[in-house]
Amino acid sequence: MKKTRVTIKDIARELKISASTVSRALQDHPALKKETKEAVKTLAEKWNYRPNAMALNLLRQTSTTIAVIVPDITSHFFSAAVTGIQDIFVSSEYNIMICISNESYEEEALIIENLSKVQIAGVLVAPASTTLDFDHFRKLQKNDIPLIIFDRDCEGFEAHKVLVDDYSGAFEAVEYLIKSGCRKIAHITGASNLSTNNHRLQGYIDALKKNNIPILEEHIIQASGFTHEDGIQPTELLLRSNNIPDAIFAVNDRLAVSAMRTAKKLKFRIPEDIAIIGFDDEPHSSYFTPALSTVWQPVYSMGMLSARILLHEIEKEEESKEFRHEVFKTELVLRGTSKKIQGDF
Amino acid sequence: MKKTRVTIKDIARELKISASTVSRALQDHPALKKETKEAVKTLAEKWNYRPNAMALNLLRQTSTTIAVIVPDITSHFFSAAVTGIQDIFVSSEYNIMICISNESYEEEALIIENLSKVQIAGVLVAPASTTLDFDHFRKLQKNDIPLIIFDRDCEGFEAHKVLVDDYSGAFEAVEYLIKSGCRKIAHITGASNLSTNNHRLQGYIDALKKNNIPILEEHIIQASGFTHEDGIQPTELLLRSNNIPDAIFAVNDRLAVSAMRTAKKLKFRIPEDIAIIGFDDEPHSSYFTPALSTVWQPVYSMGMLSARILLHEIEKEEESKEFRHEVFKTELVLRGTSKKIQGDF
DNA sequence: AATCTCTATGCAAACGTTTGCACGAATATG
DNA sequence: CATATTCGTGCAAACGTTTGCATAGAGATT
Repeated sequence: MKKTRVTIKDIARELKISASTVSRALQDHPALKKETKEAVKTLAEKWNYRPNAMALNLLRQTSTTIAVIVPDITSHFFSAAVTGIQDIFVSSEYNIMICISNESYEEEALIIENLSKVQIAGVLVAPASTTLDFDHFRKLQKNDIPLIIFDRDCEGFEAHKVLVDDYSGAFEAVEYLIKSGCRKIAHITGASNLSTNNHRLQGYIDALKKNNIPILEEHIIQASGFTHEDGIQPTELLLRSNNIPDAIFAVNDRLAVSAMRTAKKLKFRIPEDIAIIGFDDEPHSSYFTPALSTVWQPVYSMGMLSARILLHEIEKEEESKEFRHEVFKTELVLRGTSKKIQGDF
Repeated sequence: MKKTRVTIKDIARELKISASTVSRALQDHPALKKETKEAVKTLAEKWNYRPNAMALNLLRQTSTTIAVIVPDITSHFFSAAVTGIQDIFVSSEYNIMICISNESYEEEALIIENLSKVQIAGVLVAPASTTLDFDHFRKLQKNDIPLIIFDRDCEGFEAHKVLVDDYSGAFEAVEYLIKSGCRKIAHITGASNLSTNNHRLQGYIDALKKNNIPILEEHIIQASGFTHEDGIQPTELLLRSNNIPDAIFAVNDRLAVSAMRTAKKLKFRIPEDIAIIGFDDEPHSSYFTPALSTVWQPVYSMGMLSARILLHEIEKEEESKEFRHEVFKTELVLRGTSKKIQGDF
């Protein structure tokens, strides 16, 4: 089964020289005479010699593996972020290892526990929605493994962070709904311990406050998950209540799409009877009828920046205690599920 | 910066015993007396000792890293397949490394070239659409690195393969369109060297043949890519021709969705004027209006099976020359973009 | 008292690579 | 001709771990 690879020793034996000479020849060491170098290089090429990364890493006490921990990769959000990360590391000597936590704190902690057995150079993590405790992250920091938190903030935990300005994104979206004439704006929110959800909720609340619109508890409904199915029940609740809203701001596109279909089913006209704005701008969101208005996030860039920061952390020499904190701006994308602002033209 | 980890030697020094004894104590070697074992284990626990995977792999001449090469992870298809793969390996000692080829043969070959520097235990690959040459895969096989090809077949290249019965999936879909009364069925296909596309095309052709419907070249249009945008032009071409089809079978959901929107824009009624069937059954496909009829593929299971076969290949002892060839069945999912079969009730 | 058998532990080699130091030979300088 | 310098190469250690073999000490048998 196992055919062993060509090693430096094999080349040395064949050429009747020492392993050190082979090693130096391959590195173009100036002290060697060129005939030796050439002989070595020719044979190395012919035998398809590849240095053993494990031996090197052992010697150097380093690793070239980066771990990326995400809650899920089937959502466009994280798969695009991972693509951004990958696109940075692909041209480096590092390899990325993707780990999926399935939005579970336990799995996330287990992943980190397993990672500590393997040598890793650094970790990028978008915490699971059920992660409330950060000791597993602290353990990494204590072992001097650079850690970058992205997308989802861990409040009260210090680390390098790359986030999106969810608050402003939500604020802008809700304020737009108000300007377009909506007065009873509901919000479908998600898991309450996720910073992204909370910031969007706060943006929603503050936009209403600023415009002197009362905040109604009955108009803030929490969906039980992130998928399409999870949007049906909250929407039905809203549209069958005795205080029917005239707009829904959903915490993500999937829930917004689901709200849209549910509203249609209940014979609401969109956006006349009920306007809808989502969050994420997934690639297919513009293909619904009407096309979904939503808040775009620079996911790919966020992935790239996170990766760049990690790379810098791994390679920097000086010890520094300062943590970077980067926040990306969102963009409101207006399409068919929101009304136009009156008299804007 | 670098705080070195606790090693077996550190423990040995502290306890004034040899490294071998520590190693044996941690493995519960029967020759050691229990006081020694306990002392070692207690200290190892206290100091949070973790074996150095690199040293072990170097010693054993093995690796616990599996590479997964996919053309793209932002599509639901591959992200779901990768999730299936991950779910198998997560409970094993292996870690997976995700590599993205961006549908490019060059990048794919480069990835394999880079992988050969790192020690890897095995490779799972869904070849890029531009991959016509398989020498990079052969190189892996020559080095005894187990290789599994999934989703996309490489005709003329022998390896373990886990595929989907695209032919039957397409055949069924087209035959359904015929049974529901369509007679002028067009097909939007994709890159012509992709086995999946070709098998779907062949399924389309054979379904027409079987039902004595002439195959019109003008009704087979190749989209230039896989994204939504790539579906617009082919659809316009079809619907503005002087031989307008009454159904479109698209090679994937994205193109189908795009065809749907384009048809709507041109005032066609769906499915009365033009029926549409896609391929993939992406999670949001049922949320369009009308909901998209499509062909479901067991992607997640395909990922899992591929991973299981690889695991078996890596761990098996005996050399065997036989390649496994697994084919999954698809399922036709009928929703709003296709007509009902007359008199079926 | 001499030999034998356990028991518990240590030694050293091995995995593949790099690199500081040393060394022999050839060449240059006095 | 003796010494110094340069050139090309090899030795050995190091990284962390495992494991076959050796061995020291204790107790048992003759």
